[in-house]
Amino acid sequence: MGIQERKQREQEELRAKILDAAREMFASEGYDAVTMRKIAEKIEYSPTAIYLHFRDKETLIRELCNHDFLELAKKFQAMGGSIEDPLERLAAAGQAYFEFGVEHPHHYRLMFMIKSPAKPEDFSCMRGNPEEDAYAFLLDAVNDCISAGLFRPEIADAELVAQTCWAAIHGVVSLHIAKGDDEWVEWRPLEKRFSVMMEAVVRGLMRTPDGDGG
Amino acid sequence: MGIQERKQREQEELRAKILDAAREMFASEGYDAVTMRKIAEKIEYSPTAIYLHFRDKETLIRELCNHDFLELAKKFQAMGGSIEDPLERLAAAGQAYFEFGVEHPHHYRLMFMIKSPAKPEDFSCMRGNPEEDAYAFLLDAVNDCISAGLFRPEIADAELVAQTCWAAIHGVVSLHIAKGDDEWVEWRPLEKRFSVMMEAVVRGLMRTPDGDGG
DNA sequence: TCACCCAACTTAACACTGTTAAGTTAATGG
DNA sequence: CCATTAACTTAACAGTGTTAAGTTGGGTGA
Repeated sequence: MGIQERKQREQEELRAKILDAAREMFASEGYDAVTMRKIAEKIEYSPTAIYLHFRDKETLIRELCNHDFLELAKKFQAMGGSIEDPLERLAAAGQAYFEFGVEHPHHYRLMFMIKSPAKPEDFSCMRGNPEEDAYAFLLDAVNDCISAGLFRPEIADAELVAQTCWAAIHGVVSLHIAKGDDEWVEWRPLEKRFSVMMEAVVRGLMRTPDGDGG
Repeated sequence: MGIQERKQREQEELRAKILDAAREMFASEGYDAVTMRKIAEKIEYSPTAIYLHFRDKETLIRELCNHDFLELAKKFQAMGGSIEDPLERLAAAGQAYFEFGVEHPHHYRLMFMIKSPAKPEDFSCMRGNPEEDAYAFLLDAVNDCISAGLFRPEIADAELVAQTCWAAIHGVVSLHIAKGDDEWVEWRPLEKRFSVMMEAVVRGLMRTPDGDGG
């Protein structure tokens, strides 16, 4: 049955070729700049050939980005996975998230700035597992902060806190992506906006102001 | 010259009709759902008639939203314009911004979640005037907070603080709009997410934790 | 070996989109 | 009353994502 295998291998190669072509265009120019016909031209197939491997454009691009959800989780793990101190781990997650967004604005846009019909079951990675789910990583860190008594007593709902931390950094990143070169505002350096946000939110949640001078 | 006047009046009426038709569709279904042909059908003109009043679709929809930038500034003024206490005024601005975003998600999306080529000179309202420029309103409140010595001494750059406050609330609003019904996350109530964010950021900026128990 | 078959792929088209060049029409000023 | 012209329409272009129908070439059973 070597023929079957070869055929399947060829299929997967073409599939990968499509994804590669799409990824390159998408990463540098965004969703609208990727057209089925341009992908087809690039891989030297007809546009319809793509539909033999992907249901539609949405699905194709979404697969690129689902892959990146896992990448994000890996980045969290790499930058903060081995940090014991929960607050430092939380900060590392924030830094990882920030860097990811700044480095991959188009992916970030599709992942976090656009309403998508994707359901959890569309994703391959394990939900709730901090090594594959960035949100779970964040939730873990927050939970550990609460358990360690670092936050004020009224700050006890880990989901709520995680969603707030996420929103804070997302605010900086998404505002940068959407309005970063808007001349209406005299933007301060992006890194400063990030660090001030990070500091303010953490300080706002903490039981005692840390006097060690950050 | 009564005829000239009548003609101009008729032009403006049609222009208004176009905007009204577009507004209704846009507010309820968003940018893509508004097509030139649908507008045309609604107002019982040909699609090309629209181009006699607007350069292109982008310009048309943009005009709707520019109008809303002024509305936002008015809302800031209405909800916080007469508040003396700068911190309360800042909180009122946050509340106004939050409500605006939740009530007009499509407008919000175009105003703050999409990269637009619009330049400051495209806008009719006065930049820097708190009564017409919501960002100026925010900046004013932050400046007054700093002058009143409410913030920690290292928190002295009003622009930086304003951009951080903006990003914080924008994070809550935009995450709600983009991922509000994403089942991956067990979302806490939107109002709670907003109030926790507001409290955390303000507390994080302030010199002394307010002990009056919010 | 050879006809058949079927899977992979292409061609051509559909139904949309925003936009524009060219043509029509009706009201106005002379 | 006629020529002009501004306002508007028709028809088309160049795109888009998507699909029904047709081609073709390699694998397979006889």
